[in-house]
Amino acid sequence: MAAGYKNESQPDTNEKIILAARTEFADHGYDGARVDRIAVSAGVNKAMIYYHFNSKRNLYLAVIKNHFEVIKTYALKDVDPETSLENILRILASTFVDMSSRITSFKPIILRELANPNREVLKEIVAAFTESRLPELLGHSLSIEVQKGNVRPMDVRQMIASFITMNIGYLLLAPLINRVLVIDDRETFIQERREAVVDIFLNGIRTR
Amino acid sequence: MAAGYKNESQPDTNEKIILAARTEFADHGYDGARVDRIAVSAGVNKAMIYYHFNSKRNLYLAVIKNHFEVIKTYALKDVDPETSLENILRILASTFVDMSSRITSFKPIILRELANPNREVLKEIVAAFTESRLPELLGHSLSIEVQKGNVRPMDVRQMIASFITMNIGYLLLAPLINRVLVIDDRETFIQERREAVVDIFLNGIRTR
DNA sequence: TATTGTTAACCAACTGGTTAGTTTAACCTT
DNA sequence: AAGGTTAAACTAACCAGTTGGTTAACAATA
Repeated sequence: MAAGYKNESQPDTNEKIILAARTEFADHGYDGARVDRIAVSAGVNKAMIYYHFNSKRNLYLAVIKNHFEVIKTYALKDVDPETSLENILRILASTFVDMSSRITSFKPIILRELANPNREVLKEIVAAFTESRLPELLGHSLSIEVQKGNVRPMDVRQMIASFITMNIGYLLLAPLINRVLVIDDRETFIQERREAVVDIFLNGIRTR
Repeated sequence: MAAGYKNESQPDTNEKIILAARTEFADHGYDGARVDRIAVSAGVNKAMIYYHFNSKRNLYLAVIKNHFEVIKTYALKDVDPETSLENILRILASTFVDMSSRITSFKPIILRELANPNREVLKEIVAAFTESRLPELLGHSLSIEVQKGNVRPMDVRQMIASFITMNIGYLLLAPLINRVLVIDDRETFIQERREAVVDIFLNGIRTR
């Protein structure tokens, strides 16, 4: 009766646990998450969690590390650094939108982590950003355009902060904004958003 | 010996509890918050918390309700609806910045609430936004400028979403952005941000 | 003026359920 | 033989909520 023993090998206990833990932590937060529940939904004995991860905290960190590896898969590695600013912006906007729908269970984890920034985890997030070379790429392109006179002289960090928040900020605040602005067709709105943010931002910084 | 009974009326147990609870919930989240700890830091017996609020959940909701009343104090009620769009934007940007520094303990609570949107609480937040007449005022002003031909025709909701996220998004994501963009003097950056967001947004939507 | 009753505010100590983490003894596969 | 796995029982701490009472203030009664 007991579910097959045998190392039939794949689904890989380790991964099953991380997957179950991810949704548990996303749904309930660290303190609200229950190790027993993770064990059940992973179809694994609780002892296995401690065998593989030693502690709840450790499992939590493993979930986060694992997720960043996933994220790096969708990263913007192969953006031609010589491409136009407009192209970079378009790619970024699309990447944010695409990513957000693929990492739904990560969003709540990040939001909670932002609530009480924890050195360890924050470092990981910052590293992911840095490794993506997004700020570097964007900052570089913006500086050049300023020199060329195509973009008005202005603190480049303010520009980057604006573009990032227009994108990520919406993805995080969506449940709120969608209600306040009475947005019914969220899918359409988010798709149109890709063009809107590039449009507004680009015109916002361009020389008139 | 026992600390004076008598209704010597002020410090008001009720308020002391809410104040202590606010920081406890902000620091640890709902599940991480400890009623015992709230009692100690409020300098009150735990039973009093149940006497006054019945349950942890109830206390949590009381903290949120109380905070919205505080927020409405700083609200934008007296913005002249006939003032220019630029003025409205300036006022909004300033209000967001000012507010954020006064409601520090509310920020983490909101972030966590966004992580797992809860009907009851979300409704409260949306109501606060609506009551502030911010979206209405901004939407109205934008529509008029579009009609006048001063602002390019575009989904007004996309514009509002952009402006709100540039402002609130930054305040929420600050711990992250400040590190990614290596912003040392945060105070200066946030002050300069008030002008930057209005500048970028306004130019972004204006007819060329 | 004492006496009694009532009530809101308060408290120390307890209860009972929960939970992270452990242990044991066995089983399976390589 | 070893590493992965299971079910189940266990523990020690923890924690939301309760209990059974105390205290001060006030008002009605006598």
